[in-house]
Amino acid sequence: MTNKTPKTLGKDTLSLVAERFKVLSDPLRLQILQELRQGERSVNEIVEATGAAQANVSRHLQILARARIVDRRKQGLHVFYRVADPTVLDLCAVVCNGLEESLARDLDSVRGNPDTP
Amino acid sequence: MTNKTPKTLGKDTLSLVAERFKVLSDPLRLQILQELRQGERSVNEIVEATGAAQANVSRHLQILARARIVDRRKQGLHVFYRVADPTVLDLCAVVCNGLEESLARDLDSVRGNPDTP
DNA sequence: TGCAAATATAAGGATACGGTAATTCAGCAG
DNA sequence: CTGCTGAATTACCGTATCCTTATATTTGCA
Repeated sequence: MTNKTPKTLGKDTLSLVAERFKVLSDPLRLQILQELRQGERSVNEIVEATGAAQANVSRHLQILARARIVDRRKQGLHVFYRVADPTVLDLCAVVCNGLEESLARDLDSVRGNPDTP
Repeated sequence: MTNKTPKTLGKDTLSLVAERFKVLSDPLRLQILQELRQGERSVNEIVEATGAAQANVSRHLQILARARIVDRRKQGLHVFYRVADPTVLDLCAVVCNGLEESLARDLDSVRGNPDTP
């Protein structure tokens, strides 16, 4: 039932898409997501894993939560976060692969490989 | 040969990924890409299609070009741009579908559908 | 040569963003 | 109730981003 045909989007929709990309456009947020990809984590665990300041981690977690990309679960003193929207991991993977290919091309061209202009 | 196993990325790599997302995090740039999705376009055509100022369009095109997302071809007075990295279109499509589903869920929950909390 | 059109660049101001430090809030132990 | 720990919030600063206006550059043509 999902529409596969590429249609033209209105400016408001494009703004929503842009906003989603913007949430993913921060290295620390990506690092947090990468950590959460391995499973649920408390704020403290994320702080230790990333090496970032607690306030900073908390703020970025709020941003991710408001975007519905992560979910929170409170248990006693700790708050646990987990990935709520797995599609963002796919997005990162796609970008990563593209990056890898691009760098490989650059490397080839540096080496003087004529097949990759 | 491409590694399908999700590995842990370094901070520098995450910065590159974040940078790529940042390029896609602007509505006007997405609008431009959407226009270019239909084929090669001159700057003027893009200006008319988007309704944005010429200087603004030009600046955003530079940003997209520097990110290797679009390519330019000069012909006489005109400069034609085209999508150089089709994967960004996939990214947009993924976000779009996710957005659509999310909104559909919200709509259901507003309607009181108990299956979609 | 000189003008006009298409594109790019520069400078300016408003806004948003990210990081840090300090404060506050919530839950648990004594 | 008091004190302690984990987490969230606030205030502040420096920087980056975006848009607009104005100017520069390039190219085609009279």
